[in-house]
Amino acid sequence: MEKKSLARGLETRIANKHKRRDHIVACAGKIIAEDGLEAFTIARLARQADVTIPTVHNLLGKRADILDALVEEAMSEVMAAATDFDPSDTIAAVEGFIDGLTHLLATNEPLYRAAFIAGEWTNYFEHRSTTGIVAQARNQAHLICQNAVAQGKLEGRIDEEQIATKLLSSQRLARLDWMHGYIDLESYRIQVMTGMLITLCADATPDFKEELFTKINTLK
Amino acid sequence: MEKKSLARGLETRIANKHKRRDHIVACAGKIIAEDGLEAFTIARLARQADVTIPTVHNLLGKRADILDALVEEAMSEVMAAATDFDPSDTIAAVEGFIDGLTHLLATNEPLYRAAFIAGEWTNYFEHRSTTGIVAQARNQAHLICQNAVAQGKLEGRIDEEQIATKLLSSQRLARLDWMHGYIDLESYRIQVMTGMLITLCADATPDFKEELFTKINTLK
DNA sequence: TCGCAGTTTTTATTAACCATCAAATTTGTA
DNA sequence: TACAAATTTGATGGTTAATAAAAACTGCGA
Repeated sequence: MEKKSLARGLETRIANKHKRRDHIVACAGKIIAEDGLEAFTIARLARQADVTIPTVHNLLGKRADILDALVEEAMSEVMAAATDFDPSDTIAAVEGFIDGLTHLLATNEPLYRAAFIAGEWTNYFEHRSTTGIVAQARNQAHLICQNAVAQGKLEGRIDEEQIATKLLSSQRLARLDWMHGYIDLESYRIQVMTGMLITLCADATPDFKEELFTKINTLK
Repeated sequence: MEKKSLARGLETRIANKHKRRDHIVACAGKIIAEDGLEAFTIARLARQADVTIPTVHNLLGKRADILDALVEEAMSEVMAAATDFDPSDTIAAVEGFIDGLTHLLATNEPLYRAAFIAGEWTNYFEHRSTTGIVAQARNQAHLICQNAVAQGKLEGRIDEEQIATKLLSSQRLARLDWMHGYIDLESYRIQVMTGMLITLCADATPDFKEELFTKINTLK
């Protein structure tokens, strides 16, 4: 009954179309990962994917649309990996967040670097929307802060909102450095960790502060 | 004696050449400030400056060279404005730094925005060299930290190097947000200030911490 | 297996871009 | 004014993104 009114063969065609589309997006990631965004031209993409230029446009649209597709795909994985932690133990949460993230990035570092580069180019991370990866990350940071305050780890003298923002900032800036190739993945991890822990120090109660210092010193 | 061997009229010609060159660079800033880096094409620049395309290339070289010139010029002013403060009074130094900077930016906000955009594009801020604006800024941050430690304002439990780096980071990230147009100049000022003061909190002695909190609360 | 409707690919083409060169023009000076 | 040298420019070449219309192919029903 569900197929009756579909044009003949449409269903199969759509499935095939998606397969070809995904293949082209994968090729796009490969090119950017290998030779940078400058090298990513439609002609080269077509060559790599073994189709012609109009086919690329037909399946994926404009150049910017192709980058969007690449970013969207990678970021859905990133979002999943970076939200897999328990926010109740503050220090463990910070560590879990960054470990989950770097573990994913390590599975295909060039590809993810490419996706982040493309994302910066398309302004993917700067949307001030209430949805998307940025908002998601902000919620995560909030959650960690709220738990810390509730457990008496933070004194609450600094606006909890500001702490959360600064937690994110540590991540954001280190990510840019990694993306640009100035630091490797391990340095990225350490930079994010120390940045976040130092931020927490600013409002930590004495006991928690000791805990933070201890942790920071293991990261040198 | 100094003119004898110069070709006839060379001196005047060189001066004129510089004038025309500067005019074209100014036009480049105008275009980017108004319509973004995408809109900055050689053809449009030539039209705006009322010359032809080969003239632009003749006076300034390639597209990237033009951006370099724009960045170089703006950043020498930025550097001068952002180093005009007394590092001995920590809080006043932070305020003096950001006030000097934002005051300059306010004199021609679109132009400086354009220059920063171009600078990001040419990787001007990411050179890991020991000269240039980044190194200069790092020295400034160090100086402030060293003075604070010497005056017993910081406890010294966190590596002074790391504090300095995080002071810079606050500035860097807020600047990106301003550059992208997500926050205005006043928000930029506040964001940098609070970011830096919170960073100092992490390692502040109790008395100094009170001072910092007082200052932070005036910035809401 | 075959024919066909509709999808997909492609050849051909347009328009925009950066960049360069040799020829023509302009400039500042004596 | 006339000159030598610097400067500007018209013409051109080599990329690139993107599209339209024609050709080729695909998957299904008979």
